[in-house]
Amino acid sequence: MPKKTPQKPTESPLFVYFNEIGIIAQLSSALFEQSLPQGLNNSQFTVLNWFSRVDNEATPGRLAKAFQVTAGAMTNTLKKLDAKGLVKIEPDALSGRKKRVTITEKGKQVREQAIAAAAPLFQEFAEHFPEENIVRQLDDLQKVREYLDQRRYR
Amino acid sequence: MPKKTPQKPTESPLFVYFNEIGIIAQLSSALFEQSLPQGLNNSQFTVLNWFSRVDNEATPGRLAKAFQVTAGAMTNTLKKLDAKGLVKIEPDALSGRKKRVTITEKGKQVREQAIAAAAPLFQEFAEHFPEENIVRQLDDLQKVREYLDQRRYR
DNA sequence: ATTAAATGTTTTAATATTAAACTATTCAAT
DNA sequence: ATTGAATAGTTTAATATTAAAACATTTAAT
Repeated sequence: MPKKTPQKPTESPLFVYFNEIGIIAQLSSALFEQSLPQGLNNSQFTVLNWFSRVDNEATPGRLAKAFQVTAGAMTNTLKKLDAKGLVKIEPDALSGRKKRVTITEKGKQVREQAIAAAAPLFQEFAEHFPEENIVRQLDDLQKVREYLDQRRYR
Repeated sequence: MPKKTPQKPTESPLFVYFNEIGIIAQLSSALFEQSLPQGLNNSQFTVLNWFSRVDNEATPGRLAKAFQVTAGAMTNTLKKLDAKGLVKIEPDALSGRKKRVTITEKGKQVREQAIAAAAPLFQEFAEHFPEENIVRQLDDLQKVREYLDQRRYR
């Protein structure tokens, strides 16, 4: 009688799908983080990057919501950025509860550096995966992201 | 003169692509983790699940490699699973360095429970994203994952 | 047989994150 | 005007993870 091999029940495609996404997220963010300058980690970089994409000032709470982390986590991230002189944190003139966070000139420069440092990675990746392919995938992924994001507030 | 609005330079599609993937990974794993029984976290579940997909025994080191975490992290995860009676950790009969990890009957049951508990989530998701769509995306994602995984060992 | 290098695991110290407690301020209802 | 609830942010304690050190065992070279 043949030796019994471990069962490998066919996984649901959805299960595999989210699994693949999780692995890609892990590998790509590790890769990106390695290339960051100034001992920046991913969280810190995304905050710097936010200022160039979305708005030139923010409260800590707005940033916490934007990145879906706890307020405490954002306090910590902003402290680190502040210590490196990459953001400025001031009391809000209009409300004693709030604070006003802005990116410094140095912060802008470091963000540019970070993007420049990652360029070779993207370059290399782009050679294997043509832009039109990525853009097509992006379309599907955005739909999934939007759905999950909505669902979250039910 | 109109007020200057913040610059929003067009991001490279690749940058946006990996960003979307990161967000989906975060949202979906948070969702899945919430539904896990027995105070299991994602790392613990994936180890249990590994035993039903890949092999019925393993060394800690093999598991650490499989999930691309440090050996120390795996020591920690296995301790937690052991404390819950979901895996068994024994000395390896053939080598004094290695250990032999197996899933217990209870571990198998808890894995089944976990999958059952997540079924409604997948069900709901499947209503919005038909399987053929997911399978098509999966194909692309697997190529990307394989590329990144390979690249890692250069 | 001895010993240096490699391997497998655990431990330690540091960091990032979360949930919950806490403080301070503002808002809303009376 | 007072006060109870909501909001904004920080702090604290716990957990998961990493990098590095430590330890034990095995392998390889001589």
